[in-house]
Amino acid sequence: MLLDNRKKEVLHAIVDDYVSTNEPVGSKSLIERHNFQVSSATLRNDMAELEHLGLIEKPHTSAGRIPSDKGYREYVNSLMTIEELSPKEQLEIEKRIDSSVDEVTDLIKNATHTLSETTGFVSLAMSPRLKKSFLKQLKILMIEPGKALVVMVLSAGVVKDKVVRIPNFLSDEQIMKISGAIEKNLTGKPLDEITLVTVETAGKGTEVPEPLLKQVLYEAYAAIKQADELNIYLDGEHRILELPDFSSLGRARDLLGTLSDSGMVAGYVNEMENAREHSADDSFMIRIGQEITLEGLDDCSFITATYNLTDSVSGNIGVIGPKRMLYSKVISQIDFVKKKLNKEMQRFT
Amino acid sequence: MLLDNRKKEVLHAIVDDYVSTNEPVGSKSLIERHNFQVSSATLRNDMAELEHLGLIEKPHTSAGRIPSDKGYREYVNSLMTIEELSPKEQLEIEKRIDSSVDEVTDLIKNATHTLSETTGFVSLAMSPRLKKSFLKQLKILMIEPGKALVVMVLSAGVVKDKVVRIPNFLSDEQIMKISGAIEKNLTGKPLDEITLVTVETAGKGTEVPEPLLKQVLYEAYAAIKQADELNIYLDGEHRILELPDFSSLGRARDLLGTLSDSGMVAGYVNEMENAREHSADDSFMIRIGQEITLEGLDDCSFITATYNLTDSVSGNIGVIGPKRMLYSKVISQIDFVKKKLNKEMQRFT
DNA sequence: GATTAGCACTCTATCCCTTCGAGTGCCAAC
DNA sequence: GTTGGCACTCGAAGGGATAGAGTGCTAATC
Repeated sequence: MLLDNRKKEVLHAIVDDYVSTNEPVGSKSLIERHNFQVSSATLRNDMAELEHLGLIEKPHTSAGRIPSDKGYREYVNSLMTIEELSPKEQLEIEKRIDSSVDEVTDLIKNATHTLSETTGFVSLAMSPRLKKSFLKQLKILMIEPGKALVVMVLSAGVVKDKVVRIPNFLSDEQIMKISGAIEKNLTGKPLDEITLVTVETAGKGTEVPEPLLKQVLYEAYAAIKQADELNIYLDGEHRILELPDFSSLGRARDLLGTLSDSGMVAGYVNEMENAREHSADDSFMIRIGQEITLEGLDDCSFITATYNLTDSVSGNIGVIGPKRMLYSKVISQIDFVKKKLNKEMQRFT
Repeated sequence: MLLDNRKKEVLHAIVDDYVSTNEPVGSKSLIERHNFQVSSATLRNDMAELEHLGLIEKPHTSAGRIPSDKGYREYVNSLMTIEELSPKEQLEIEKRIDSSVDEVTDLIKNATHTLSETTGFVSLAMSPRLKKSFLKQLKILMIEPGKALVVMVLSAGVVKDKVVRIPNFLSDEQIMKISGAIEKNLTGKPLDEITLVTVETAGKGTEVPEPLLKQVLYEAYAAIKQADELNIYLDGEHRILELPDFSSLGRARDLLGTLSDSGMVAGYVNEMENAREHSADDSFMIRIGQEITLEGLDDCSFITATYNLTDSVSGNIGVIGPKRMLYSKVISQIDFVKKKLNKEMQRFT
């Protein structure tokens, strides 16, 4: 974007003022609040130019200007400077992310909740993408005739299990044989390389009658596939109603309606994540306003960072807030939570 | 409540009309809509009387009447007649509560979601109160040095587990010994009779050095206690914004804010449940308006029913909606969902 | 060519006023 | 106990009028 320095400053100032006041910014108040060494008429010319470039817009003829999606984008890409959190803010976050939990899932929920409280927006996290982690243990425990529990320990330090139905007639011993065979042959394999065929092959050689064996193997396969399913954790949805940006009820309703379909949101995060992998920029994903293809999020920005459970196993954590947000602050809050999360996760791997 | 027949009819009509129109009901429109064989002036006298009794009230001097909390209460207790759901509605619910799930938890979430979709309100369910169910199996699986998984099978057909930390030096064999001892001594005991002391006693006699043994026993105890912790499932919170009763944003915000603290809501349901156990009425709990002690629910009614996983293990399922609701319909919807849930649960026990 | 002062114009938000209508309470009559 | 009649009340809706913040444009100035 070809902008001379003053125009950059003007855009910067407009974004800052609009974010903090929630009122369209006029040329006069811009002069009052900032140390521009020119007159308001000059700024008006600059603003007309910025509007022509599509960076700012007028709600109506005689109002001040507000940043457009493109304006926020320019601000985020080129103008803003990330500010570090104060030690006090850092401490607050560290304190809230309770490190005494026993399971990764709880840690993630914890971080998500903290992020919502810290930013005042809706926060969300995706569970780790486990498809690159590999099986370390797999046990099938007989619960009662016809019912068993498949317990899997994954390389990322995660334990998953699933109750499955098995044929009634199977003995404890037979189950242990099957379980042992699967474990022996599949240990060390990344989850995304395990298919029904792999599992069936692994189960061969156990002296269990064919149809019974096949059903157990299928259930084991289903359990493994379930283990790498993605979950999404949302938190602080109610905070939307605290934001003046969503005081119109209609907008709040649309947004909450969309968020209530967590599967859809998860799908969108995945899409974003895949798009990111191909480009080589840093680990933040930022979508502003209409850039977001989910319904009802036109007035939102969607910012996520990538956390890592291990080198190859990662997930996302971030916020959905109004596009009129303090980007520099929010980004560093997410970044700090992410770092803390990464640190705490080391305990599990 | 001493009311002559016509006054009962008037109150009934006011509730019906107000529920369906969301407008204060005047004496004239009451005449128009119902077949009262008296004049509007007579109804005005009756209404003045009902107001004097605190059953209806005026939003302001020259408006019609709306039912008060007490009025709704009288309506629910004595006036309304429960209507059965139509076969079509029943079928719709039966279809939605997917019976192919493998875990009780999923079944409950499923029913909760269905209830929210059916009623259009916020729905909620409590997990089964497992403290009366007893231990059928308990296994401690070594995951890696220092980490184990406690798997418990309960009499109600529920499987619970918890990752716990154990001393690094313990061998597989030692763990199995401890696990076996606990299982042998505690099988058949209701969860609420298991204390740290019981577990420690159960673990005696295993040839494992004292401090190590003690830590494992403590962790096993913690796992058992976690197994009978109550969970709450909320669904459809966003539907609140669809209701005209909460179009004022402030009210919606308060309500959603309260609901976001699911622990508090769970505590309240528990309180209600305990109060119910002492009185001997039927299985519905209905709280209207100010009867609800949770903040921000003054304009709501809270209705729950009790489902049963086994004779002694039960939980709650119900809705939170505006107190201006079609009670007879909503109650039969909850009732039907509850029955369907009970039926499906038999598969698990 | 960039900057500035000045000015006419535009649009919204707010306040005030009026009107309308539904509803009430009360009284006197039935 | 019931009814018709009537004065009264209050909120909702609509219609100016006004104030204020902001704009674009022009002509003068640096």
